[in-house]
Amino acid sequence: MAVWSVLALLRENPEELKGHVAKRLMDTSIVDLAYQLDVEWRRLQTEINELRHKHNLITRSVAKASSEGERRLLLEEAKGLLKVIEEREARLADVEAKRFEVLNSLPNLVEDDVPVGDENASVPVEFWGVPRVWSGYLEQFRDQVERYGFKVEYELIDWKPRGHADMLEEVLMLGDTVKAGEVAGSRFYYLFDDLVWLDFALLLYAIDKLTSKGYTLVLPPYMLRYKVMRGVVDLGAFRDAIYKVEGEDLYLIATSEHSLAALYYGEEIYDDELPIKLAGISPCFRKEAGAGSRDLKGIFRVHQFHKVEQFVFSKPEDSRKMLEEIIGNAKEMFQELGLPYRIVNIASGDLGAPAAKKYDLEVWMPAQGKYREMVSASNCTDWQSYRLGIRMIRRKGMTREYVHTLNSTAIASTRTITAILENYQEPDGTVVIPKALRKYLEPFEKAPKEYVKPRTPTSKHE
RNA sequence: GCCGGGGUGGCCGAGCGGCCUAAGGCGACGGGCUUGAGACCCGUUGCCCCGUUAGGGGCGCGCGGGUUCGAAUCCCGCCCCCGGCGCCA
Repeated sequence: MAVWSVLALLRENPEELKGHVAKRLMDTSIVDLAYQLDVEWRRLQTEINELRHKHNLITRSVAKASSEGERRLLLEEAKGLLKVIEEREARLADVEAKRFEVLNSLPNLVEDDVPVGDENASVPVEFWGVPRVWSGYLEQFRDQVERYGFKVEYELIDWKPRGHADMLEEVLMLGDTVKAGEVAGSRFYYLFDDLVWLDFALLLYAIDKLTSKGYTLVLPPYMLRYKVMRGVVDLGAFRDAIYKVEGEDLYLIATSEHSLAALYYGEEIYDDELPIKLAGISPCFRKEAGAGSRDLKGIFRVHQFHKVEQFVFSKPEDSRKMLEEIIGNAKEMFQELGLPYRIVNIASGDLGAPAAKKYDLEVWMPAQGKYREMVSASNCTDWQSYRLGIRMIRRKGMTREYVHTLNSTAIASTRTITAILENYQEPDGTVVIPKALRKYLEPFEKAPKEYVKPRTPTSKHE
């Protein structure tokens, strides 16, 4: 019998569940509420089952009634019982709806090795690469490294790199967020020529990498029904991230993770078919409603971008290992792209409700003097699979459990472009193209191969 | 979008108001037989509730309502699939 781990803990040890919720800095009273509703739901169900049983016995005897009088008596009894059942059923429906809602607003459990606290409690666990650090940022660079007891070799530069937004619109002249803002709104963009080639080259690179590791390439739906979307994201995400199509029961995906998780909606997977590893490619649509004026310039935080995503359905006992695998794939890619990064173990208070543990890969941004998130890898254990009804059958014993799901960015195009624009910038504004991408540009006559050169401000774009 | 035909357990497939407690088959799992495999035989094979166990009960035939003492079966709405027509990158 498959039981969601959170529900199992709610029944066995609600106080321990409160501990998990508290780690997320959430109000723990929801656990008490969930507990009460679950108990009441079960009690009502037992009561109704007994009433229905009585009713069924009568109903079955109607056809066998020996006389018209006996028959009429039985019908009367059945009708009387129906009234009671109806009343109880109405109460059950009410309790059930509340229970469903409350259970579904419970966050996942938190893994033991997740640091506890708000976002400031997140801890870098690994640094890679030789960041280029402008002398003006040296102090804050050191702080972001040494505070956590790491020593990182760096290249000191005495010129300040231009920010990616300036590179787009003023130096390379290959982006136009002003016009996009006028016709679509802030956080939209037009990209041109070399940056478009770069976008596609990054995607191809990620696809090539993951498929060569055995991931199945998937082009998924870009919209999903409500009942599916609610299985993969929490309420906060619905509010802050998800666009709805007017007049339709359809929601734009914020990442192909959503459609990939839904690939086995309502299905059972035999344990010997696991793990199932997918590489999804899609545009991602995000409202960014909670972002305020953060990262308003440029294309770091936008309403729409392309992403290659890793998604894994895993046996429960393997999911920890799989999280290391998918963040490992991301590391490998950013190493080959030559972008210096750090891996951060995200603190409990900053985890989304679906995730039990999350690693971010943050790339050093020389013009901002900060490490910024490029990749996010989460182990959602059975949170999504419970809501989507995706179970695993163990051949041995034919027992059922919920599968575990994991997801990680491989490459998010626009963000990775911002990292390239800052990290591969020369003092004259030339951007060197990472060697790993060149083979994906080679076949195309007009695609840039080694550099993206600054343009003279005479023509807007050709 | 319109017209017609359909959706039954992991799969195939019967049933078309109460002998449905959903036949039968396949597959899977457990056991027997076997040196092993196959064949063969027996059992199990949806979800939920109560119960320590043994067991008991409820629900379930695409989804949601309705009619009825009783619905896979009748009625309504929706979703999806197949065929035809229309439209279309």
